[in-house]
Formats: sequence, structure tokens, C-alpha cells
Amino acid sequence: MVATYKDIRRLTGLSLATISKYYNGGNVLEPNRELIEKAAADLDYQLNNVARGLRSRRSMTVGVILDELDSAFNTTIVSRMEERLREAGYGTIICDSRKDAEAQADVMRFLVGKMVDGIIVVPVDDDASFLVPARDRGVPVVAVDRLVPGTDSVIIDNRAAIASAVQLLTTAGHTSIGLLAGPDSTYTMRERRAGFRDAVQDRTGLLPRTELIEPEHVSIEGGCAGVRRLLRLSAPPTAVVCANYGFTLGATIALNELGPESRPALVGFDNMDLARLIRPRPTLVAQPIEDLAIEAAELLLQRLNGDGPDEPVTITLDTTLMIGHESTYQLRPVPSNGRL
Amino acid sequence: MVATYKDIRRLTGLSLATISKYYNGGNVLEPNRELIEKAAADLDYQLNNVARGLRSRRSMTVGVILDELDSAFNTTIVSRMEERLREAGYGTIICDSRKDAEAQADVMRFLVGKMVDGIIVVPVDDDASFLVPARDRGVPVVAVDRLVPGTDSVIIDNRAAIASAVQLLTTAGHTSIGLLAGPDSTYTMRERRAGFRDAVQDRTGLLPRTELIEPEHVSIEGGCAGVRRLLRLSAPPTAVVCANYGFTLGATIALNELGPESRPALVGFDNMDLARLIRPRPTLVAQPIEDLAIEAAELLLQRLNGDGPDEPVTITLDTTLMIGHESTYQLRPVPSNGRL
DNA sequence: GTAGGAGCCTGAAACGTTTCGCCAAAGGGG
DNA sequence: CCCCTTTGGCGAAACGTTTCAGGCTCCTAC
Repeated sequence: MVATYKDIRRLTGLSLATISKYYNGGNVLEPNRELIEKAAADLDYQLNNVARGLRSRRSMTVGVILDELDSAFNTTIVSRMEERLREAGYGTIICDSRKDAEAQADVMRFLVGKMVDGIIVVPVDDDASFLVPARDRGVPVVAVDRLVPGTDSVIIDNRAAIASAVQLLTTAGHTSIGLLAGPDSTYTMRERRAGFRDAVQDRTGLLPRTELIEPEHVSIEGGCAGVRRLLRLSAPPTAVVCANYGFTLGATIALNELGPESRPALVGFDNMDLARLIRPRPTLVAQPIEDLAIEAAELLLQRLNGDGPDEPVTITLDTTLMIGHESTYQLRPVPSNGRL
Repeated sequence: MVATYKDIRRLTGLSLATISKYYNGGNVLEPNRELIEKAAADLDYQLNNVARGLRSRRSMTVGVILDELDSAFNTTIVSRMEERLREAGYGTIICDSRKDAEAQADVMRFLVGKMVDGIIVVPVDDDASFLVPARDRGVPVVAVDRLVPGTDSVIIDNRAAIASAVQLLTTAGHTSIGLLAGPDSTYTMRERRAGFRDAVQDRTGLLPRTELIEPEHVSIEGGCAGVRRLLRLSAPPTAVVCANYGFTLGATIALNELGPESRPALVGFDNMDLARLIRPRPTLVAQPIEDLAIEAAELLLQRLNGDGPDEPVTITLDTTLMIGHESTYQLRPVPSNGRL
């Protein structure tokens, strides 16, 4: 059998209350402290956190719901969060909603049933009804990479991110810029698309041609297909902006098949391993992914300690434009015009 | 307040024992079943798994310890495991040991204290002493990608994997093959290196020249530096085998800087997203990573149900050699000899 | 000398389930 | 008709902690 307080009581003669006080950092006389430590060592005692959780109503566990697990973005998120949360004594239960709203609602109930103290979530879409079980039970929720009204959110400035890409391209002389973005149903894509429209209008005085905005599934395949479609237009864009990492990978694959002379300029999203592999060095909008994770963990920890702000809070982080090899963003001199 | 069995008892007049039986799939008369379901719905009742775990001594939680979280290999592992385990009703607590033995021992104690029912681990090194807390408490452990004597393990046939790469290269005429591998302190690297030596000896009748085996830190940087060092040798190899994904990426980056004419043949490891990015299409040893995860989860679930084999078991999975563009493995006709 | 407080300890009652032993009623075979 | 088994239900005792309301000792200040 595994040792419990009762065994420690047997060996030390102290009461359960005192032993509990010891394990919770209360004041215990030095000789008693030593007695307990000796007994615990002899018994190879390990505190039972399940029992503790039942009585104290804190499971010291948080749930993390991601819309997909095997993406580089979310991996980084998990890695940093887990690190920060365990530092604070919390275990991290990870759940994958596979971009499926129903699965997301399921895991939410699952986590609430597991009595997690808090939840961090990258929501599947704008429908926040899956949060109800958590709200009902007063479990704090922090949304990451999505703005969820009425809920703490940690996001990046998506509009400015895309605007910085557009600005680089227009400064280089591009006037016809395409965008690869996912469906408007996710906050991130909606913002990036709106940011694109605004930036293009700002910089060129014109609304972007609608056929240059490719609505796609968010994936490598979507990036491949999308960029090919853009280039088949009768007046193809001279530059393409990718609204996320998957599109960037896909577009890069598709462009690999073109001769370097006929490639459009390309600004991608997210600075991950990819960037080091691809030649010429790509131009990228870099998100502070680690900070996103750390800020979210920090905000949740504040809530768990009961000392966060009164109102739901939105933390917005800035992106960095990482300028790559100039061939990736310059407007090619004449010939491509000549050919059109 | 959150509802409990007592509230259901109040609404239904049934005893706690009956309500418990209902929630554990026991036989309950139809009218009582309906009563309970109605009451639960009215109360928005959610079973408290912490209390359940305390009494039943099953927390329905498993711990997963990875040697690093933000690698594509481990991401895939986590993703599949989490899926399979949650299907079976288990929550997955994830921990990152950051390739640090002490951190690994810490999280092991952390998980045992959290009363996880089982643990899946990709161990940092060969020192299995960190398993003691789990063994002492009868918590089953499954090791993944490492052979841990006396413990259930799910691995791939590392020797055969490397041998298949060597065979392809020798068949194509290569006689001087280099290897990029990590330190012998991890099982995987030791096996792959031994497999390399054996295969080269088998196929060429000679032991590989020792300077062709580059001991390196396992990383993209290591791959870059290693391949550069190999090529600076007075008699550089005509082909290089990479013993893992990081090396493959790094070697690819380094080779990108060479003209296509002077590149050695390259066989990489692991078929992940980036393999689709690289042109010409690389030749790769593909591990069944998802199966690794699923087999491990399955084996642990067996142990948790108490119906696994009596003895610790080792499951070995096979790899597939994915042959890429022929320029990636063919021996280049004459000039490279001429130049040497 | 004593009131009051600080410091440390204690027994007992939670926390919300599961499980054990027992009982009543119903059903079936001889 | 009786005995035996099966089914479903019940009260009460766990599970291993934390927490509550006191209680004892010792010290200080008046």
C-alpha cells in the first residue's frame, strides 16, 4: 500500500491537521518538521493530489484545447504554456478539437468534468456557445489567437501584420497583389483579409480586385492550389501574400515548380523551420508565438489567483516583418509585363 | 453551487448508491433511470471526476513525458495518443522534459503525485532510474522510441531502417558513405549507428571509415555543420545518410548552398511536411510515427485494463524507404572522382 | 498576578464519489 | 408451496486530504 497522512501520524504522533499544515507551508515547530520529513522519507510518501483536489476544490490542472495538435504553431503554443504552467504547479491536460465544433464542445465538457481550474483555448470558430459549461461553473477561460467577446483573449494585431506585408510590396512597386486566406468563419482569417483590403486601398487608392482574394481551406494543399489559380488569371498578380503558415508552405511548393524568372513576389506568414530551409530566403510576417503562449498562461494564472482585472481583457501583440532575399519582394523589371 | 449526487437524491428520492450505479452502467429500473436523467438535466449535473478518482483509485488520466515538445516527431506522437486515449475516456497530461534527466525525474514525480493511471514516455537517455516512483506505485509505463529493459517498449527497427538506406546507396554504386548521427547516449542513435556500420560492412565488405561517422548534437544546426565537415574531408563521401529528421533538414540546408553538380547523394529520415517542400524530391526513411503512438496507447490501455501480457513486451515496427528523385541517391558518373 | 495575544497543535467534519454487505421482491423449478 | 436465485435498491463506510473551531502554553504588558 501507498503511504498516507495516517502513516505519517503513526510514525510521528502528530495530528493530520499538523501534517497538512506542513505540506501547505504553514508554521510547524522545527522538531515536528524534522519528524515529518523523516517519516515521509522512510515511507516514500507522495502526497495524493486527487484527495487534496477534492477537499480544497482546486485540482491544480488546466485544460488546453487546440484546434489541431500537429501544427507547428500549436506545438510552440503548447510547449511554452506547459512550461509556464508546470512552473506554477499546474498540470496541463491537452485536447485536440480537430477543428470540429462538436468535438470542441465534447472536450469542454470532458475538461469541466475533470474539474480543471482553468482553460486555455484556440477556438474552432466564432461560436462561443461551447464555453457555457465553463462559465456556469466559474472556470476561467483564456482564448488564444481569437478574439472572443466577453472572454480574456490574447491575440496578435492581424490587420497591422498584413498591412506591413502590403506596404513592403507596394513600396517595391507592386500594384496587383493577391492574397491567400482561409474562410471568414475564423477570426484570424477575417481580420487578415480585412487588413489586406484596407491596406491595399490605403496604399493604392483602389479596392483590391476581388478575384485576387482566394478563399481556401487552410492547408498546404490550399496554398498550392490557390497560388496556381492566381497565376492562371488573365491578369495575374505580381505579388502574393499568404495569410498563414500552411499557405506559405503550399505556395512555396507551387512556386518551386516555376522558373525563378516567372515567380511572383511572395510574402509568407510565420517564421518557423521553413524559413531556414527555403532558398532564396523568404520574406515573412513573424508572429510572436511564444509570447502569445506565455501571455495567455500568465493571464490564466492571474485569474486562478483571483487577482486579475475585473473585466475581460484583450492582449494584443505585434508582429515583425522579416525581410528576406530581395527577389522575394521586388517587382520584376519589365518582361513579365511584356508577356502578359 | 454545483450539483452533486445529493441534489439528485433530493429530486428523485433514490439513494446515492443507485445514482452511482446509474453513472457506472449498472442495472437501474427504467423509471428510475428516467428520473435520474431528468434530474441531472434540470440540475445541469456534471459528475465530479476528482471525487470519483479518489474513491475508485483511478484518475482516468495518463501522463505523457516527451523529451521535447516542439518537434514534428513528438507532435505527431502526442496528437495520435491524445486521440486514442480520450476515446477510451482518459485525459492526457503532457510534460516536456526538455531532454534533461533531472527535469524528467521531476515530472515523473509530478505525474505520480497527480495519481495518473499510467505513463507513456520518450526517455531522455538510457538511465531508467527515473521510473522508480512509477514502479513503486504500480503505475504502468510504456516507453516509446527507446528500448527500456524491463518495461513495455514500442520502437522501430532502427538497424533495418538504416540498412535499407545503405542498401539503396550501395546498389547505386556508392562505396564511400557518410553518416550523420547523434551521440550514442540515446538508444535510437546507438542503434542507427550500429545498423550503419553493420550494413556498410555487409554490403562493401569493409568497416566504414570512422571519420565518416559524425557525432553531433541532434539538430538542424548539427546537420548543417556535419555535412559541411564531411565534405571538407580529403576523401569526402559520395553519399550521406542522416539518422533523424533534424539532421535531414540541416543537411538539406547545407547542400542547398552547393551547386547541383557537386552535391553528394543524401538519404534522410522521416517523411514530414518539409519533405514535400524540398526539391528535388528527397529519398527518405519513413517511420510509422502515428502507429508508434497508437501502439503505445493501445498497449498502455491494455495494461490499464489489466489484460496485457504477463511479461514486459517490446513492439517493433518497420520503416519504409521512400525513394525520391534519382539524383538524390545515384552515384554521379565521373567528374567528382576526377576532381578528387 | 493576570488579561490578552501569539504560536502551535488537535479532533472532527467535511469534499463527492464508490463500494460493501444486506434486504426485499420477483421469478422459476421441483 | 417452498426454496433458491436474480434483480434492484439501500444505508453506511470508506477514499486521503483540508479546514474549522477550539485549546493549551508561553510570553508580554499592565
